[in-house]
Amino acid sequence: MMNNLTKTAFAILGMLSIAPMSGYEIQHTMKKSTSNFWSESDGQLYPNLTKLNKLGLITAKESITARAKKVYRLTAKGKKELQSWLQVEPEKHVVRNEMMLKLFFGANVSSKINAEHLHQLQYQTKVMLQQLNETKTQLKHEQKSSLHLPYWLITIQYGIHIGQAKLKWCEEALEILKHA
Amino acid sequence: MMNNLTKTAFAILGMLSIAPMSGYEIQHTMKKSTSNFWSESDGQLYPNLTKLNKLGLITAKESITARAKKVYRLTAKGKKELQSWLQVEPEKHVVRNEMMLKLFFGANVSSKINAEHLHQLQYQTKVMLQQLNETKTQLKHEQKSSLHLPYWLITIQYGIHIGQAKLKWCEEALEILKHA
DNA sequence: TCGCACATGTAACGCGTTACATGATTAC
DNA sequence: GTAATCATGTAACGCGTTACATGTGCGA
Repeated sequence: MMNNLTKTAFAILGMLSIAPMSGYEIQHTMKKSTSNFWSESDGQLYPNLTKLNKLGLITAKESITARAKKVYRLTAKGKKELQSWLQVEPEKHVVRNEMMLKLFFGANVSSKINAEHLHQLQYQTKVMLQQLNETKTQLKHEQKSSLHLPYWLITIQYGIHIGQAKLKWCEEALEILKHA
Repeated sequence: MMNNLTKTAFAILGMLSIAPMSGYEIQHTMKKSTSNFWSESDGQLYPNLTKLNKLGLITAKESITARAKKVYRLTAKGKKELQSWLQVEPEKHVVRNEMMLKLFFGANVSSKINAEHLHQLQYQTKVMLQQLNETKTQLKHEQKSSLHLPYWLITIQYGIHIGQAKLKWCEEALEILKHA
């Protein structure tokens, strides 16, 4: 297996395991589906598509539709590569959470400022939860018979659980700040 | 205010707002306290200490103890810089969670493989929760009268809430996998 | 006709990690 | 004496983002 593939490359292989897509469509699909835990920038995406094509893990086909676009498709070799990556235990990702860092040093400023940050997060989280619930309902209808459904639901549930935990924590933190 | 400071620089200023420390001590303190949401590598830390010193945000003092070390101290200017940064609403950090990405593409491999990843996370999370609870008890004793205590407890509670949510989610996900 | 969505790419830059490099002190 | 901890730094590299660059087709 190839060891020099980046995570971006595997993300692409994964997306193409769902359906053949153009670069633009991969971006769009990721934004709709994985943006809560994974995203790619154009600057990473397009060079990687070229690279994967050269390596024979995907094939490119110019579509003859109205707009010129290259539709990429996973090859058997590409699928194998993806599968072998999926078996490897995920690396524990190092998180850098600026919000937490600022709160950790919070004693240097007024509790009001810290509370404002928390309120912001509270709001953002509520919006995210709403979106996740909508997506969930939608998925259950549109992907009723898809093999992917259980896995996609699992990732959505993750977002929901984490979101709910954040909301609970925000309330608790605001309470602590009142007496700080 | 200086706009060219990296997050590493602010993390350093923050640590020095707690107490004067050497580079090594900053690393050590971070590992013990913020590693769940923030960490720095040597390659970032030492050059930034030099830079912050030149900018007059911190001062360096060679200690005359047994081991030669440079003890850095926050200047008034440095404290101001830190405070102004703390006021800025934290950027929403873009997360790249490899575990979630692998699960999202989980249909490409057996449910057994996906379950193994989940079990791993379950275990890691339990260990983390245990450590957090220990730290919490310890903190409450050792920092009883510290101004930092409420803020440090808030960040610990975050880890605990998130950890518990992960555990709940793991169980749910494993249940979904049984029927996948 | 004007703006948005579609569509693909490159270049420069910055951040962060890893590995390298070195050496003193302390505890066993 | 030897391993772990204390202690500080540099260099190379890779990844990822942002900005740049360009152009088409469709709908209001």
